[in-house]
Amino acid sequence: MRYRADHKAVTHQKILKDASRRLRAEGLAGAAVSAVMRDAGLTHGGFYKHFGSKDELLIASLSEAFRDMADRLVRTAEHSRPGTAWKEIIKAYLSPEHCNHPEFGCPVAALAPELARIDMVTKARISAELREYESRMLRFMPGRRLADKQRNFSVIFSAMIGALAIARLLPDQAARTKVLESTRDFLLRGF
Amino acid sequence: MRYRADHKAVTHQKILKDASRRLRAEGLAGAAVSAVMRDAGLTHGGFYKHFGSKDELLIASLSEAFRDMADRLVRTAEHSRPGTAWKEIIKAYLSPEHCNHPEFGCPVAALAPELARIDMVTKARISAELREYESRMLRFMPGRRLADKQRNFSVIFSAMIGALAIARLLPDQAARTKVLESTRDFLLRGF
DNA sequence: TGTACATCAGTGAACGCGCGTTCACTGATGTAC
DNA sequence: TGTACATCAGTGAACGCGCGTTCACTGATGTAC
Repeated sequence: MRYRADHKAVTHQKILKDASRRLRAEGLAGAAVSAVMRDAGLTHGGFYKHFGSKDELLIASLSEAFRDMADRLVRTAEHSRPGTAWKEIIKAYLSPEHCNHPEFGCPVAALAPELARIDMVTKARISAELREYESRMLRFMPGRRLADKQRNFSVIFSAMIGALAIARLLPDQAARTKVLESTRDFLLRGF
Repeated sequence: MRYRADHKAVTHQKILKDASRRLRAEGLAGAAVSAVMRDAGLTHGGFYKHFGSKDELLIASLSEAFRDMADRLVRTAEHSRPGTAWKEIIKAYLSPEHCNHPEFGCPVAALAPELARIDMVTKARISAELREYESRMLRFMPGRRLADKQRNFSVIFSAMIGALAIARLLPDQAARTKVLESTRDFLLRGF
C-alpha cells in the first residue's frame, strides 16, 4: 500500500509518543520494540524503517519525555500569578496526579537510576537533555542571581524527584500523599 | 564432595552479599542468576539449592541491602557528637564516596523507580523494608515529637535520594559534587 | 485514456542470544555394619 | 578396623521464552509511456 506524503512522519511521531510513555511507565525494559510497535498498531518488522536501532529510539523517546514534562511545567508556571511560578511548579510536580501517572510525568523521577547505568556516550546525551530541562525551568526558580536560581533548581528538583520516587514505592494513597505533602510544605517554606 | 557443617550457610551468605551489591550497582536486570553465582565462584545450576527462585533472591538481597545501608548510617550516627547525628547522616549520605559506590549504598537511591514497578505482593514486602529502614533512622532525626521526626525523615531522605539520583546522572565529578553540596547545605540549614 | 512498471511503509518468519529453570549426574566424606 | 552405602552441595547440558535485528516479500498508488 502507498500512503499520503506525511503518513510516515505521523507514524514516526506516534511511535515516539508511545515509546516515551512506555519508557516512563515501565522503565527501559518496558519500551521493547514489539510492545511499542503494537501500541502504534503496527508489527515489529517495520520498526527499522523508522529508527536505526533500539538505542536510537531510547534517546529519541527520552528526549520526547523531557520535552513533554518541561512543556507541562512551563504551561503551569505561565498560568500562575507573578512571583508564584516556582510554587505552582512544586505543587504540580508533587501532586497525586503526577505520582499516579508516571507515563506522562518526569523522566528523571521515573528513570534516573537506570539512566545512570547507561554507557558513557549515551549518558553524555542524557545529561545534555537534563541541562536543557534545567534551562527551561531556571526563569521560574526563586533567587536573584543566576547562580542562586541554579542552586535552587538543583535543591528543589532533587527534593521533588526523591519524594516522588519514594511515594511511588508506597502501596496506599494516604502514605503517598503524606510523603508528597511533607516535601511540598518544606520546599514552599524554604525560599 | 562433602563439606563442613556450616559450608552451605557460608555460601548462602556469600551469594546474598554478591547479589545485593550487583543489585545496587547494575539494577534488577544486573543481578542475573548466572552473574551472581559466577561472583560467588559457583556455576548457575547450584543456585536452586540456595533459593527457590530468582524472585526469592531479589527479596532477600534487597533486604540485605537495606540492612547494610542502615548499619552504615547507624554506625555514622553513633560515632557523632550528641545532637549532631542527623547532620552526620546527611554528610555521609551526600558524600562523593556514596555517590560513586552505589554497590555499597542506599538501595532506594539505586532502585526506587524499578521497585515501584514490581507486582503488588512483592511491593508490600518492599515497603515493609522501607518502614524498617525508617524506624532505624528515626531516633537520629531532628524534631521533638515522633510525628516531627517522621516528617523530617521523609523530607530529608526524599531530598537526599533525589540529589544522589541526579548526581549519578552527571558525567563529571565537579557537577556531581555541586548537586550533592547544594542539597547538603540546604538540609543542614533547614532544621 | 489505458497499461506497465517503480515505489516504499509495513508484514511476518527466521536468526542468535541471554535469561530463568530443570535435571541427571558427580564425588568426597559421614555413617552403618 | 575395614568395607559398602547414603548424603547432598555443586556441575553443566538442555529446555522454552522474549528480546533486538534481518530480510524476502506484499500490494496500493504514483509515474512514465
